[in-house]
Amino acid sequence: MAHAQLRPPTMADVAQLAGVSHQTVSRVLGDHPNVRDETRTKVLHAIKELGYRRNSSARALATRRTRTLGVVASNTTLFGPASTLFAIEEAARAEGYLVSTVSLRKLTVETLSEALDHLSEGGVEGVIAIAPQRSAVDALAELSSPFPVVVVGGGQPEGDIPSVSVDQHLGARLATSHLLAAGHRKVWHLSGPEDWQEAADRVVGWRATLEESGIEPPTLLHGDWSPLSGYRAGQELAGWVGRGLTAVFVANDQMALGVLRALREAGVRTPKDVAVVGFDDIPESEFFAPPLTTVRQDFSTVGKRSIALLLDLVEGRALSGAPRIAIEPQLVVRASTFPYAPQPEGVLN
Amino acid sequence: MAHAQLRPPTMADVAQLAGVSHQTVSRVLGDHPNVRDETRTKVLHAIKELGYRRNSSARALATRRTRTLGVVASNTTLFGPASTLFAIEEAARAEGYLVSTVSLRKLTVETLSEALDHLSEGGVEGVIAIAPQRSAVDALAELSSPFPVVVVGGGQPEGDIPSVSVDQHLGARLATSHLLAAGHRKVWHLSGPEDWQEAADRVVGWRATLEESGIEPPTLLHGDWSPLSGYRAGQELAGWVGRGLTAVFVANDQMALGVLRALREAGVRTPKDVAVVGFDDIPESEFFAPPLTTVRQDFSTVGKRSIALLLDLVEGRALSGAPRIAIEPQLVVRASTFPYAPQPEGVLN
DNA sequence: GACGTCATTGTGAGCGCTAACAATCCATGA
DNA sequence: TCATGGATTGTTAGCGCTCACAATGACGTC
Repeated sequence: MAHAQLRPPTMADVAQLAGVSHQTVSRVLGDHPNVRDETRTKVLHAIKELGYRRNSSARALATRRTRTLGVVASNTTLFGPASTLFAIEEAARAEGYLVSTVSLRKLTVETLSEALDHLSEGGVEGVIAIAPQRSAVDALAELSSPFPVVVVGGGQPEGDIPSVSVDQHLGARLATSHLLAAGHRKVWHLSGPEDWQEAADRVVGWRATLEESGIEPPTLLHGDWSPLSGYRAGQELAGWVGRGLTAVFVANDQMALGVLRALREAGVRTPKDVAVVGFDDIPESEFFAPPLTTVRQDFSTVGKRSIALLLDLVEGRALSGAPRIAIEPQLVVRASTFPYAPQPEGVLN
Repeated sequence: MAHAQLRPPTMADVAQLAGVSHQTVSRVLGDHPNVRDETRTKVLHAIKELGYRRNSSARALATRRTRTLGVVASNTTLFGPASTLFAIEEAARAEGYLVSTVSLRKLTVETLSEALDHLSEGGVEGVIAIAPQRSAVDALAELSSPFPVVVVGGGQPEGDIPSVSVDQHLGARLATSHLLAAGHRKVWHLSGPEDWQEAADRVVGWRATLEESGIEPPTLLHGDWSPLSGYRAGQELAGWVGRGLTAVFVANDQMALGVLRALREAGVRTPKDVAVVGFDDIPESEFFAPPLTTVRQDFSTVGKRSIALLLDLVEGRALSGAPRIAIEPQLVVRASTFPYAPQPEGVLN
């Protein structure tokens, strides 16, 4: 039974009640060997009796370890960042670390710098920055911090920042060659914002795949990831149907949703008239009209690998150079690229 | 220019370099009055020179304040929880607090208890639990913790836990009476999991609205929030078309997406044959086929209010009883309930 | 029976900061 | 001129914990 007290009990209180020294209490809590069972039991009893909890600040001060990691992210309501965040926290917790998050509306040098400051004030031992914009990665490179920083989701960045990301180039290849293999002569591309490294990498992969097949890449369209921007681009794309447009690779699923709607409203049938491929595999994609062929990014692996990498850095394990970890994406084929509609099955994550 | 050192510089180092006592350094950092400008300048110079950063653990130990709050959540990749989380972090940061998050796959007494322990080890001063399941709220009620806990998103819970949530009852009323006002004789309801307080509250609101109009509520269907479960329920609902079913109120947008698809596949037209209303207003709803009429929950306000409430508790401000804060939802009318399709406009958040 | 060895427990000194109080300086007015 | 008091700065004592080392006790060996 916990006793109500003004001051929470300290290790010394426990020690006194158990009739041992505070150091012995510390040993019991730290699972040290060389503590007699009888003593351990006495101490544990006293701990329970007082409702004692170790003071984390004192512990951190003495050990110089806070066991806290930081994450800086933006667009955390989007599926990708949210999934990554989730995996990061889960992996960190499994290693006994706490994760403090700063969610930014915009990633600029100023906001990033403030975020790192804020996390630093909180005593984090390392930070993962979910920074898909190239500008953010650049900003990070010039900001020096007293702890290690790992960049996630910034495609394959230049510079020497340790990073973890999905191989966007490969993803774009999968999407594009899938359409080519289905018999399309040309593949249009609706890209994300130019500043996003992922968007740029997907453009490169798309273009390379076409050129390797001796196909001249058609005009590139840009959106801002939102369904609305996809809708607008879709209206434009609809105008080219009948003039060679039969296949579109859209840089994310949300924009693909907008494209599908625009095409439908223009009387263009998917996939009969125009095939559409998305990117991300958000849980909804399977239920679009028609269900969307897309490229799945394994955000969970991204999260786990980035924590593993950050902990290598934090705990000072030897690493060769600035590690770059690339995760392979996967093509998921659904009805938006074939003229038949498979039934959905299985449970969504 | 920061000097590389083995040990990060301490306040004493700064004091020595500036030729003052460490206490004066502390005063400068703490923005105390009664420090001569000249002294302040000297100290600030020394701080910059050494690249000094205050040690948060030592500070926390001395002040007995960690300025860290915790959040326990589940389903953080869903729009609702993710939005709430974002608003919480932003509001907390504005007040100078750091936020540590624990994302759970399932909210049970065990996982919740472990999460609170983990956060407690991290020294949080208070916790917000995003706990939409009734069982989670109950678990929270029986778990005693050494810090204040605020529940978010659990509908209007019983018991005396401080809580913040959207008025689900009102939301369900808005949806249901909108359909009745449009001339429907009866309104079906696809609910969420029975264990979710929000789902239960929506059922109550739906049923009350019908009964007040002297309408006998039809059979209630249950899903699990996923598009897939909506799809399956939609197949069942399609079977009742022609037997009185003309309007469905679906408890979230994702399931509504599945319903729309099932209806479409069954040759049922929306909204001509069957009108559909969702709940949440996720960014994609506007681009469903057809665009979805839904009930918008202001998660941002939920986040802000919950931080304000938690800080009242943490900082010991007087509060009457166990505060219950209810936020009003809003109906957003789109094409799924009217036989015409307005163009999308404006920028999505 | 003295001694070395191992297991177990205790002691003392910080970790780097803030709070409370003490000391100093300087201008003011009697 | 000297007391008076506000502004400024310094001194000391913790905050609650872990680390390094010292002390104790039990046991077996020669």
